Amino acid sequence: MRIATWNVNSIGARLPRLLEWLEQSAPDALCLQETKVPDAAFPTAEVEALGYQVASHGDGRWNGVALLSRVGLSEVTRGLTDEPGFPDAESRAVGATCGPLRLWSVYVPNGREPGHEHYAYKLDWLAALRDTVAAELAARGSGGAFAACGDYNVAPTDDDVWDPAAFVGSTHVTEPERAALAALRDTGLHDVVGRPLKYDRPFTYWDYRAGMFHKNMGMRIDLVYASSAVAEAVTDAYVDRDARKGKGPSDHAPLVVDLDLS
DNA sequence: ATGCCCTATGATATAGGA
Repeated sequence: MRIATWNVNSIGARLPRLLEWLEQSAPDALCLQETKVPDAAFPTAEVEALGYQVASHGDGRWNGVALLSRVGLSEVTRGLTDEPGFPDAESRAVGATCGPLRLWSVYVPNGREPGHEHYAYKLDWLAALRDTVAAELAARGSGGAFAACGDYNVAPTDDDVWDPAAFVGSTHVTEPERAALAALRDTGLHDVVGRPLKYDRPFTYWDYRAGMFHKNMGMRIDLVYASSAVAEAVTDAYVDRDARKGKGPSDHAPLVVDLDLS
């Protein structure tokens, strides 16, 4: 089974690239973030034409997540348990059962800057994610196949940014954000790190500006957090940096994970 | 070459991204 996660930075702007990528990479299930489209306007027909079912959770011009699956899609859950808002709840998490796997697509708030209200919101949101994941894992038992994939907007270690000195005082690298990720892992999840395909580190995001991609000045912020059963079933994982090239790319690349789930 | 910011919106500026 092949799963993937990709922040597409607008499914409307990215639809040609998304459809091309689905045909080439053929994931069984795909987690999308920043779809930036209300559910009613999601390009469901185009995706269904390629054999995928869709669970979208979007409400306007910002945020928006979705799950695509060609191995079944049921028990859809939109939003976290007791999800905090800014000030109202946003469209940042959707879960569903896709074949043998319970899968969530998550888009963690940016935080804007340490000390900002949005930063506190980010930490609150990560705590709600931890609680929701803990309940999902408890409901399925210790051997359950579960993964929470998405744009976490946190680089887990200094090795996950191109230059730690460039991030001093910024979000994405602070101790509280990293502690929130660690607390999430402590529920029983493992960080499935992809092969970078080129260079030494598997960055998943490069700013559009100043040729950052071409200089490999990136960050690893798109993560697959997998239960033990899923982590042990990984046969390959890679960052598809080819999807960051060419005309009209997202600023994020997909992270692809192959699993041998019995 | 991968090639030097992008997206959506009551839009001719603005907010948000990370």
